[in-house]
Amino acid sequence: MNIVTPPPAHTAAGCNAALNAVGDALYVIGGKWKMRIIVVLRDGSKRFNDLQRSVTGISARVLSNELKDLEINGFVKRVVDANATPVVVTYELMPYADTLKEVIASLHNWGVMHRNKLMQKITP
Amino acid sequence: MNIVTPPPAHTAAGCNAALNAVGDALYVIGGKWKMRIIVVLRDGSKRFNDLQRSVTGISARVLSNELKDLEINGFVKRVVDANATPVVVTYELMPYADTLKEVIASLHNWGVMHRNKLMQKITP
DNA sequence: TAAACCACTAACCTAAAGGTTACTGCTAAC
DNA sequence: GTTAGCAGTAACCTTTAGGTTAGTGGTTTA
Repeated sequence: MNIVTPPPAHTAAGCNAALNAVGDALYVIGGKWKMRIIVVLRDGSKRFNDLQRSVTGISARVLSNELKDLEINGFVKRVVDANATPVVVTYELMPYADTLKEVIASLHNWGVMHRNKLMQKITP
Repeated sequence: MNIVTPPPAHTAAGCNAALNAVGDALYVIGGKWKMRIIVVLRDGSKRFNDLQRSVTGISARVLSNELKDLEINGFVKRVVDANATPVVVTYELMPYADTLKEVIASLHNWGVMHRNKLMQKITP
């Protein structure tokens, strides 16, 4: 059984559905920052400005946008403590973010392998 | 052992290297079309205009650019048959494209799962 | 009392990705 | 002899992602 083609054979429709799934994944976790944010949050919940310091190079505007996206997709929860003054906002990972484990792993493995290949070419 | 953190512990430097690997992967196979082209070519070599028909929605300009990228990264070979008139150009997958199998598989699996989750939310 | 921290947001700008239209010089089919 | 296919390329335009700067109203710290 081919992974990208649902059994028994791959029709145009089936292939397209498979490709859309890949596209969905790429859409949700793609971009420059999402993965970095998720990985940082695996360390533990963080407040906004903490996050901005941990995810080196990100601006407040972009961080804010990315967090909203991640929240919509169920990876991150925005927790507000209204008792504190001023309000304390914390961002924490949802269990759903764990479902990305395999994706991150395979991307990471492939990235390392590819980088080594390129290094070999430059310094054989 | 955590996947994104090389053993023994995750230092800032180690974490960053791991993230860069993920970034590399995302950079090389990301974007709207690369995956689609690779998947289509798994079916067998194709000529330029065949490809454009198979990868529905892509323009000649973009297809041309993407094929160049894919060639540079060793996924695709451009084969020219100069004997034929006019010249026949064929694009075929290189073995290196097979190294993406796991990445494609995990992205696909996750994409399907995520899509089902969203469907459940809309029609419970 | 001044300075810095908090969690953001608004307004603006740049660069890159991708899309559209039109065109090439050549050949084979109608 | 006209039309359609081939493998693209050039010039141009739009959209999107992301970056920059500045500022909000409150609070703790020096």
